[in-house]
Amino acid sequence: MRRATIADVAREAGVSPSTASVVFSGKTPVSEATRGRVLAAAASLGYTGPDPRAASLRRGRSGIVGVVFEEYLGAAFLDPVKTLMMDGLADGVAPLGAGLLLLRDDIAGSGASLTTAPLDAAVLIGCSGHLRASLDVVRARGIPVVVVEGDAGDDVPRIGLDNREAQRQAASHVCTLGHRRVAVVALPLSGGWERGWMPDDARITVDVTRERLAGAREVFPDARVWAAAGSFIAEGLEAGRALFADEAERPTAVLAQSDLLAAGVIRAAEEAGLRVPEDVSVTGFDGIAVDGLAPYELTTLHQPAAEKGRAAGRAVTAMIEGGQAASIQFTCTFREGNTTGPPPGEPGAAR
Amino acid sequence: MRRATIADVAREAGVSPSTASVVFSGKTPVSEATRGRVLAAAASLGYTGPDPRAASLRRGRSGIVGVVFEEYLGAAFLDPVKTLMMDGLADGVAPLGAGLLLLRDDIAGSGASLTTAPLDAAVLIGCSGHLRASLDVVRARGIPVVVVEGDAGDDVPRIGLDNREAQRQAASHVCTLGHRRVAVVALPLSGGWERGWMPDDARITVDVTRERLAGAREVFPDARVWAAAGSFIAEGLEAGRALFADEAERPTAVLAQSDLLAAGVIRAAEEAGLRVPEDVSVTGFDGIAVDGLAPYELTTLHQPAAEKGRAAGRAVTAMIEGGQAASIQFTCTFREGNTTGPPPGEPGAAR
DNA sequence: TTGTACGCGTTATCAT
DNA sequence: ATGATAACGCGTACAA
Repeated sequence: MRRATIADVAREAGVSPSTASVVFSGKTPVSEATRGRVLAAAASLGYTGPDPRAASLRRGRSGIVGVVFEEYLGAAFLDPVKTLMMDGLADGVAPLGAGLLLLRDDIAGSGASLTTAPLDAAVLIGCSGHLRASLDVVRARGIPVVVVEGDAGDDVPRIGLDNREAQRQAASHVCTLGHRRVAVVALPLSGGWERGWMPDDARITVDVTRERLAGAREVFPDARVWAAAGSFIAEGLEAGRALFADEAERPTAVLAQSDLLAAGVIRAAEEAGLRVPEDVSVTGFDGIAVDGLAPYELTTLHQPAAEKGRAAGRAVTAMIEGGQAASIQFTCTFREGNTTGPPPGEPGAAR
Repeated sequence: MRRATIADVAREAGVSPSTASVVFSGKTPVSEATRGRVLAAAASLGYTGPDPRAASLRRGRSGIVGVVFEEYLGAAFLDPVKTLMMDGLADGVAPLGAGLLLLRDDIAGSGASLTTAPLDAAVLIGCSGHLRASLDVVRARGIPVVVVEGDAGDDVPRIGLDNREAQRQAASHVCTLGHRRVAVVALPLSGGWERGWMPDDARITVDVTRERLAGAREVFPDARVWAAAGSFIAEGLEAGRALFADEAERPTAVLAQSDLLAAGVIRAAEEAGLRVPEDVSVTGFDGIAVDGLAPYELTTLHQPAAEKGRAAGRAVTAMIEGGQAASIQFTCTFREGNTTGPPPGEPGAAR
């Protein structure tokens, strides 16, 4: 037995389909009498309102904004920065009344993906590797799109961060303290899960990683770089073990590209019997609160993650409503904690 | 100028619409030659594949699973338990290839809501207050639904947790230590944002809150209860201040219904000059890692949050594919930390 | 392998 | 305030 449609309801109520439609949409005034008849008919037929699929076909809007992550979806929830950004994004699209559809930038996605999901707009988180391809897909479909933390060309509004300049500040801070042997623990270089010493800057396809590294390189052109496979404490730990393994090459300062990585590096230092910051200084990036790191307070760069999300939400809202959205650049704030200090052997280094 | 449709492509390629459709869906073999012609035509017209809205109307599937939260959406991302659950849920629906649509159980939602979103299935987080109404909506629409942490009647598959028994365990632990004056800091009683001393258990509409309280009551029938307005450290702090304000009534142990609340209570204790656990014992619930709580390790109940999500995902997957899904009950694990001990004045209490 | 014909459930538009 | 009509863009059974 078929589900009742609005046509059935209309027939039952003795009105035209359009009238019945109007009763549900409320777009046009309807007399109390007919309204009552239609509602009664609906109730008696078990009709619960317009089918969203049909309505969205007709209207050309689905009320859904896609949020596209480069990585495994679960990972997005484990990263506090992404979490905060989503928080802001939910805020930002609220005026639209739209829902957020979590999508993965999956090349062979069998189900709801960028190509098959009914989106009114899309927000790409990052813009590298696959995401570049996703972007093409979305733009070909003519869907308004905003990119957070990535460069997608001039005609795509971009919510950015001064990654390079911010990381340069941290490096500069460390340099001023007197450090010369400095290592970088980088975020993933590409969409993959490779991990290890980075032989060559050129292989970086992830914008954030590249930008932050460039900032570090402005101060320490020859810093060794260990690439992590993700922004996790465990990855930082592994990186730290590698950094501290060889006593001769041991850095006196480590610039980690995320707070979670930094937390792991600190743990590795403890493991290796090194004190922070007396024996080794560590800086982070993001300015999130890292669990269980007390009594350390990371020297880090605080980024307005939630604000970024809100801005992205506002941008897509504007575009959906036919307007233009401008790119916005956010700025990090340097925050000195207690994880950086003069290098060992130079207690009186400049402050 | 209109966007090209599959009919335009077919005309351009000199084939019938159905043939063109088949080229994109791949449901039926097509000769290489026509296939090539169709693709070429599509390219020349800027056609990028079937419109998802139309396709989903026709197919009756959207590839979207709704996840309905009771609260402000942003809050969902700030709660580690929800976050972990989403993580598992993303996993659980992966075989379906479906996207997760974040929805808020909003009574007057203007946009994408339970009533207007094109869902193949829904997962309700909790089942109380509004959610009860949401459930009716969803079921009336005939959408498969699974409830996490809530009772929705026997015919709705439920992913549950032994909240009552688990909380009883914690209470029992505290009782065994010798505590008699015990207070409970509860999660919200209802969807609202009320906060304060709870006069009457009957007003609780949130299942989790009620169940956990019932478990505590099995051991301490007369415990005073402070209801928090949410699961946040700040709320726990406020609760703790209230609990410790009156010296005469001051509890020697506090059973908090979440780890975040417990963390706040501990802070309040420190504020009040009380030592944990020497002057006051505190237990949590959830078993998440709470930021900045070191050197404390909460005595708490660890719940398999991610597993719950995964199970929910598997359940909706089964239902969408026409099968049945059974309810599953998960179990918490008691974990003793260093935030509980004998009450003051009874150093030799039983262990 | 290809084409025909129809239905999916609404809603916008315009006339009454 | 109500109704008739025409899309909206596609999938699929069935016939050729």
